Amino acid sequence: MRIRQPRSLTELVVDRLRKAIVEGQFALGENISEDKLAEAFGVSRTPVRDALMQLQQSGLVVVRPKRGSFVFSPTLADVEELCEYRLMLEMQALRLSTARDHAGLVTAIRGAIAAMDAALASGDQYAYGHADAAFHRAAFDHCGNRLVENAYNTAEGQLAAVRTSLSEEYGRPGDASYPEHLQMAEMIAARDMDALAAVMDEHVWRTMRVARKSLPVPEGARRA
Amino acid sequence: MRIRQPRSLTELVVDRLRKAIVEGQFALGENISEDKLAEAFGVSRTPVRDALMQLQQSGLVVVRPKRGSFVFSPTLADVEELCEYRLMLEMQALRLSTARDHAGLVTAIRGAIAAMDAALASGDQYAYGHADAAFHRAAFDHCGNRLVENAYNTAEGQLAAVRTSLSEEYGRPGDASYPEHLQMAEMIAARDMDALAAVMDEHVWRTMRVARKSLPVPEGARRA
DNA sequence: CTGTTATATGTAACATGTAACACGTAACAT
DNA sequence: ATGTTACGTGTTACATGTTACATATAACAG
Repeated sequence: MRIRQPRSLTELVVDRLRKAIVEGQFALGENISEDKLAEAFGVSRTPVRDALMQLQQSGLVVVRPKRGSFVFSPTLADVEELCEYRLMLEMQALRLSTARDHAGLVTAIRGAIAAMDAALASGDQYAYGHADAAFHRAAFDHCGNRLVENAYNTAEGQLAAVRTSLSEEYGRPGDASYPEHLQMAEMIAARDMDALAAVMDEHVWRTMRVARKSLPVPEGARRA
Repeated sequence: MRIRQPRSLTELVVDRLRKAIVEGQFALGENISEDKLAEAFGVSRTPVRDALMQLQQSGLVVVRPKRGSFVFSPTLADVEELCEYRLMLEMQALRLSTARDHAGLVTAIRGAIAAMDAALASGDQYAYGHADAAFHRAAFDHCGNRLVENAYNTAEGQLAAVRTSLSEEYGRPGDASYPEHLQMAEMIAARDMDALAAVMDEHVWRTMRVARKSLPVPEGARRA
């Protein structure tokens, strides 16, 4: 019988801050000083500072020495690199999980598709997003490489934040999304990696095409 | 005319600690407490603590709450994942840099080969290692994706530490290393990615075969 | 009006004190 | 002998005070 191990304040702050950024409760580039966050969360500056450092390493926060801490604010080029990176990670995860746990992968993928069906049927956009995330996480859950998995976790955080920020202007759920996921699911089941690569490429870069029209593009806010 | 911006204590401690770990001045799994490091470096515990957190995120240090901070101590399975990860990153970097800056890549590669020649001629093992690192870094320097580059930096740190730790038992420079680099250089120049993939695979997994014989394998020290 | 310097303010960097926890060991009961 | 408890030690987690830097603004000189 295991007793609940309370998580450290730092971890709690990290989780809460990440959630806040990903969900768009802070604007991209917004100033978030240690002091204010510490007061807002009712903790001292130390765990907040630790959390900001962690989030900086996962790319969600930029700390400019003596000047302040800010929510990250990627340029268009940054988002491009992010998509490229994510595509590499996901294709690798798909290759690995197909080779190592194809059955588990396919089961998880099918579950995600079913959740998408349900979400579409009930028109629940939030649930659809959740299912979408589960679809893509499936490969990483079964790839057997924690480094690849961790790398995706950080990339996903940034992408999700960008997506949230964009969808506040474009409230679109995306019409091509569902059929593409169906296609991908079939190709995964059939182990057809080449065809899958083509669809994944298209799928991942959709984010870019939306961003291209919406991001303050040229320089954005300055980085570290 | 730019004035030199002094680096923060935290950064200095990070650099020095990373160097110490990579160069094997600490044993894998060794206990390195904040207090002792702070005293040794002549700074307060704060920058040391910050540095340890950063190094934990890059995988070189494991902090076990209330129990202590330790140099990482990968199991055989961890090293396997690391090699797999590194192979993915380097192939991607090679693909990207070949597509985007083939000339720059080839120049850098040739420079590294030349440095290897010189090192072999003078029997300077340290210089050879340096040239080897430069060879592999070339692709990342020219790939145009900072995420891929950063990911390699962290992976390289861990690999270098493992290599150092192993070479203390096996003082081998590796006989197959040089001809393989020559092969890779030619294939890169010829943009023959398929052949390159095969040689890279062989090249990267050599580390594993050495590790397999030497690492305390089954469980190693426990991780976080 | 213009450019320079002084000053005030916000911020993270750093130092240090305190508390809580993990764990080994010895005292003790049985 | 054995299991349990109490306690000492080492360690990080967290709080808070202090310092140094970056920046905006105001005062000032020309």
